[in-house]
Amino acid sequence: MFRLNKLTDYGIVLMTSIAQHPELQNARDLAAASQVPLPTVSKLLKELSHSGLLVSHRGSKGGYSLSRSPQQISVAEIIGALEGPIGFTECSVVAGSCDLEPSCLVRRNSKVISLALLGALENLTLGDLMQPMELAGLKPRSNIVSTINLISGGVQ
Amino acid sequence: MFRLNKLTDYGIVLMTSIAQHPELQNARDLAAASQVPLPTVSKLLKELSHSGLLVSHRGSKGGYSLSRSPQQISVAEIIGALEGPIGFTECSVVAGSCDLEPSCLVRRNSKVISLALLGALENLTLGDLMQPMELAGLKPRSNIVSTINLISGGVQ
DNA sequence: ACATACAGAACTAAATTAGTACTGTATCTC
DNA sequence: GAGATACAGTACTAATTTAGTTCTGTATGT
Repeated sequence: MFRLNKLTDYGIVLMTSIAQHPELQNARDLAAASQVPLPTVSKLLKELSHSGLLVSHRGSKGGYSLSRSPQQISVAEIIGALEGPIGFTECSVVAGSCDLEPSCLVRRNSKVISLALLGALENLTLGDLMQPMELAGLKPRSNIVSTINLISGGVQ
Repeated sequence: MFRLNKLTDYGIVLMTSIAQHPELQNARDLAAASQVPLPTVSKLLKELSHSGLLVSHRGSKGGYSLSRSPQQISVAEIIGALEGPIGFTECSVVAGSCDLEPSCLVRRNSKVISLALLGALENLTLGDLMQPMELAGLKPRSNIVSTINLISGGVQ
């Protein structure tokens, strides 16, 4: 299934939960609120903190808070922090990961799709996730595809 | 890493390869052309055939061909055939897969993002992959996000 | 001083992915 | 119609990744 890891999903839930409370929150409370096991929450918060998305405070009354406003933290950053680079295929992210790179006809296009996907997730922020979203009517060839043109006959 | 499985990637390469040759192609030739091991190619072609994207022909001079024109086969279908449903998170695809569904604040939005992602990949076809694509300048809040509006204050 | 809470590292178990092997059946060629 | 070719189907194994745990250490507020 083409989807995020469970842990990354938890991470997004945790980040949203932190964003919704102005005060510092510790791992135990976040675990209770999210229903995710404490050791797992702890591990995720450490990783998010290590990536600079959260600021940690030790000691009693310690906890975590966002390093920036929710509007300035993209979903792409959260994903990047917890499961590494975003891409459509491995070869479009990790150079040299595939033996047939030179001859592969699809690789160049995979890279284009990856960039479109990344761009979309960079424009989606934690601030967006905090409010209910809705899907506008999908026009044919909209979305990712709208940002991709065919070189031959494309609109440029 | 948020990306397709290797096998799905191979599958897309194989489908593109088949699309580029009008005549029937057998598993052995496709394996040679793609550099993917024959047993793996064989398995993938079976799955794609089973999902109705390829038509198979037995016997000597047999092989596989596309069941429809490349313009009528979406990348979403290929992914769906090889790794199941497309989604952003598991809970937005498989109902009841998460214990905290009722209380989760993010789930509804995950579903919206999933639909946007799915819509984008449904509009991207094998025909597109056969030609070199290029990325148009990414405008702020374009792509997936452009199809999502915030209920409060959204453009509707 | 002491309890609290994060930091870091190492480890285990479960699940998924990737790849293989083998038997069966349809079909074309000669 | 005999035989080679090539797909169909199933079951299996190995490798990798993901998920979750445990333990020791260190900073900080009361």
